[in-house]
Amino acid sequence: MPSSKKAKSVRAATLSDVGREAGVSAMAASAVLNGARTSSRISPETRERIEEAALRLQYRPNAAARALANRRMDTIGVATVFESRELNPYFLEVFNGILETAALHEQNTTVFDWQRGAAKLPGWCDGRIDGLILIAPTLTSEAAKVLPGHTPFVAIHANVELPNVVNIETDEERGAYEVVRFLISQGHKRILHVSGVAGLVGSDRRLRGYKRALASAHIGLDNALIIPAGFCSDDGYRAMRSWLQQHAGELLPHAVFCVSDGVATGCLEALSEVGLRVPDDISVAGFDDTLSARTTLPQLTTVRQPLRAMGNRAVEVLLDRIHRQNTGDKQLTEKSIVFPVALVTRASVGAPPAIKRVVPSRR
Amino acid sequence: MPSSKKAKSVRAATLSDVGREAGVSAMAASAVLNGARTSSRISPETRERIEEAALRLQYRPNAAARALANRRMDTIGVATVFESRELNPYFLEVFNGILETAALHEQNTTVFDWQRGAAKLPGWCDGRIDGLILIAPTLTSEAAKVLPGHTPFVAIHANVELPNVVNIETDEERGAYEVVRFLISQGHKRILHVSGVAGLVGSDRRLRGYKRALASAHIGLDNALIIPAGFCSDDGYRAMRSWLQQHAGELLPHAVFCVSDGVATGCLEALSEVGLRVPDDISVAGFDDTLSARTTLPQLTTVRQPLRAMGNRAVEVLLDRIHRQNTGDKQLTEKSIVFPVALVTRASVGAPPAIKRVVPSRR
DNA sequence: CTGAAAGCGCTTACAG
DNA sequence: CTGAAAGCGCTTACAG
Repeated sequence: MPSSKKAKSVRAATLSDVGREAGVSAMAASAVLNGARTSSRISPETRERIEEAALRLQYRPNAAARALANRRMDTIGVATVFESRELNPYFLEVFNGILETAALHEQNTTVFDWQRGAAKLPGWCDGRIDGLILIAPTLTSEAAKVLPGHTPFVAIHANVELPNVVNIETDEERGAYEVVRFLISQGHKRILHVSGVAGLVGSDRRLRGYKRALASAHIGLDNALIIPAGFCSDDGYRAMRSWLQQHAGELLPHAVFCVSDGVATGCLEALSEVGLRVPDDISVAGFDDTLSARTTLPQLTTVRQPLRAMGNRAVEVLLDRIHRQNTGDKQLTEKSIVFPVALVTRASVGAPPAIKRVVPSRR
Repeated sequence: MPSSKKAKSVRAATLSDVGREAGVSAMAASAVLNGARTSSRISPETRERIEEAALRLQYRPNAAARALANRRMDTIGVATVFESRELNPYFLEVFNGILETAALHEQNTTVFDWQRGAAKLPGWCDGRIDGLILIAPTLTSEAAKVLPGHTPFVAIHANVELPNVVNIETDEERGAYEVVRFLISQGHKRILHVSGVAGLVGSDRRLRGYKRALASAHIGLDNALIIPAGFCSDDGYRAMRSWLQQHAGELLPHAVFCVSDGVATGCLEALSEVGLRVPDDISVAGFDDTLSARTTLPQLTTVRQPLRAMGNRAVEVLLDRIHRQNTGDKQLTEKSIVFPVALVTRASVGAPPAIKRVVPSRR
């Protein structure tokens, strides 16, 4: 038996096939099956015949051909650093919002892992996506200038101002202010702040909120109570542990305000290691309200950002920009959209204990 | 000033543009810039001229045109139920592996949220993707039959056998067996199992491993110690709490083996609520080793699945299938690929306490 | 109301 | 070693 090299694979039906089957032209089929405004021009009978033929042949419009003709892929890109040192539940929630709204508008969503700076970014803007959402990019202003001009961008939590890019962000300073005010309202005065990477907008704003809250309650700022760390639980663990070691015998803070839930998780671990109980001996608060804020024990008092809604909005804004670009109206209506945050109180914050000193750490 | 309706947008350079700039034909440019095997046919000088021209014009191949000509999108799809009741860190790790390998092969990755059964699936197979990875699909055998025949599929942790679909899974029974054997080796005998949804392959296999481990240690099976729950932390919390309420005054189990880390997290919460300490009063083990296994306190003893590697492999297998399909060789070489699992011991498991009874719950 | 033509930007045979 | 032609499947003007 001769093996035919060209195995006649079941070719998908095209508009011509449908047209032939229905006894009309391919354009008529196009108008009925894919056309938006021109579809009214086909008579009801013809229309029905075409629809039946399409059904019979299982016609599906070919995405590539349509994209080529329309100069539009109906696809948005999402770029993020997918894993720095920890998998990032923050992404999960933002992305969920993005997918939701994209599906609503019948847009595909393709994801890029943006591990090494902006280098690969221009390559993604070759027509395979109509626009790009940058999730929490940490770009230098320098790198931002390299963003291709023909592709619309939207950023979420960008750390620098990007020219011609809408940034969707949250009022982090207010969030930090409120959670620290809450700690103060519970009677805490000596409040340690485990901070993020200095220079990043996220860290700086949260630090500012912390300082403003102390000032508003007339609590003097003690720089020794601010320790730079990072955003991961490791960072929190290490920062807390070494602080405890270095301050053995001294007064324990009443509470710890951590720059992120991940950091707070690490703090809890370090505190538990030296036998300190949360919130009985010391209170802990986080920021972000990610998954881990609810899997710690006690669960974390933290600041919630409407990440899903921000994802929704990012898509809306991006699609709007894509549409405007096509109509030649490239003007940016707004540079930044700020979402509110909300204090979430859970069991990790209690009343301050009587005087408590740092016990020498076990190792 | 007359507003020109057709704003002359900066059209991206095409192969013709590059060809003209370099004084050659578009095909020559194609051969040099995009061609794989035919590129050798161009003389070095011409090649250089073309490459310079491309650089000067910032030429980028148009993805849609290429896809149309090649009948290949260079894009793989990933479908999953993105959020059932909890955001799913399991996805994060699998997806990371998928992105990694896809990028390696210069494939795009587009994500579909598969909320409502298989209904929308055929629509995604219209040429916009070359193949599809189903992550943890819960399909009926019935629905599986509707999978379009022209698109290659790969599943990860599928719950039913899908015709003509490779399934990438783990040896969950062995994982459960090993973690329960470990509990036994630590001296635990009365081991509660908080199980998942009955009938799902994942639950059933883990339950089977639990039973087999007990049997192998000659511990009689007590069906009262198996409680059906689900996979979320809520499920675990509720299951554990009501068990404690219903068995107030009775013997406390030595240990709890939970069907997932999420469930284990909920258990920890319920146990802590009634003042039971883990692992001093009771030990707890999970399954999956997701993010939350490390954010609980104490951290969870659990079973690790190589999710990232499974994501890597899923892409490899899918690309292979896509390639084979194009060459007409559609035969499935293997139906299932089973990855090993590994016991991960952490602080949530200790030695069993002296006799301990369930105290009446607080409410 | 309907169809023939041209074009989107790329490839793959086929000639030279 | 290089180019003219035809085609991938769809659209959008343009004729009738």
